[in-house]
Amino acid sequence: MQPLIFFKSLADETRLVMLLLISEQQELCVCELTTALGLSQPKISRHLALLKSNEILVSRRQGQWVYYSLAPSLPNWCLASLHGSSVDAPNFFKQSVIRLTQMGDRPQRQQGCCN
Amino acid sequence: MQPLIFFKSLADETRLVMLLLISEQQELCVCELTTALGLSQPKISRHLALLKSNEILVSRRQGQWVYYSLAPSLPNWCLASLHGSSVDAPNFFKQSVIRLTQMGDRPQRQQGCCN
DNA sequence: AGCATATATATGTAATATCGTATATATTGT
DNA sequence: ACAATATATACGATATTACATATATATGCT
Repeated sequence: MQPLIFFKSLADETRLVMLLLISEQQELCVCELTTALGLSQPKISRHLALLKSNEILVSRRQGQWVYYSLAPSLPNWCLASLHGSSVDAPNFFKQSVIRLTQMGDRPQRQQGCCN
Repeated sequence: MQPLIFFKSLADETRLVMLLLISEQQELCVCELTTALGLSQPKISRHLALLKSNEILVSRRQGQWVYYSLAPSLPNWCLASLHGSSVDAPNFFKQSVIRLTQMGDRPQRQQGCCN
C-alpha cells in the first residue's frame, strides 16, 4: 500500500467514517452504510468504489447485497492508523454507529460452511 | 488531533515527504527542505504553514533559519502512521534523503544548554 | 542605514475532487 | 417476462486545493 494513496483515501469525511465503521463492524453492506451515514446511495457507492479501486476495501456479493470489508492485504500500519484514530476520536463516527444500531431490517449475513 | 485533519494533512505528496523527512531527521529548516524536495521555496513554505496551523508541526527560529519539527502534542497513533509508512515505503522519499545528504552548507544547529 | 539571505504571504489561475441527479445493472420473487 | 430492491455509473455543475509569480517580512552583517 502506497502511503500517499492510503492517506488520500482517508482524507474525506465520508470515506473515513465508512472505514472506521467497517473496521469496527468487520463488514457492512451499502444500504447499512447509507443509513448509518445518512447520505445518498450514489454518494456512498462512489466512495466505496474508490476505496475498492485503491485496494483498501474488498467486496463480496451475497444475494442482493454487497458487503464491504477491509482488504486482507492491508498492512499493519494501515490497520493501526484506522484503529488509532477510532480510539482517539470516537465521537467522530459515534453518530453513525448509533444510526446503524437503530436501523431496522438489516440484511442477514451468511458465512462459514455454506458459502 | 482530529483524524480527518491529520489525514488531509498527509494527503499531498509534498507534505507527506516533508513529514517523513522531518520525522526521520528530527528537525529541518525551510532551505533544507527546499533542497531535499527540489521544489520552490514558496511552495515548501506554504505547505509548512498548513502543517503548522494544523498543529502537526511546530517551528523555532534560530537566527535566519526557521526549523520545523513534529509537534510534541502529536498523539502516538499519528507518529505510528508516519513511522509505519516510512518503513513500509522507504523509496517514497529516498531521493529526498539523498539530496539532503548531498546538500552543502547546511546551517548549524545550536541546541541544549545555550538556547 | 543599506544589503544579502531566509522565510512568509498575496493573488489570479489551473487542476482536482466532490456533488446531485438521472440512469444503468444485478438479483430476487411472482 | 415483469416488478421490486440493491448497487453502480455517467454527466454536468460546483467547490476545494494547489500552483506560479510577485512581493512582503525578518534577521544578520557591514
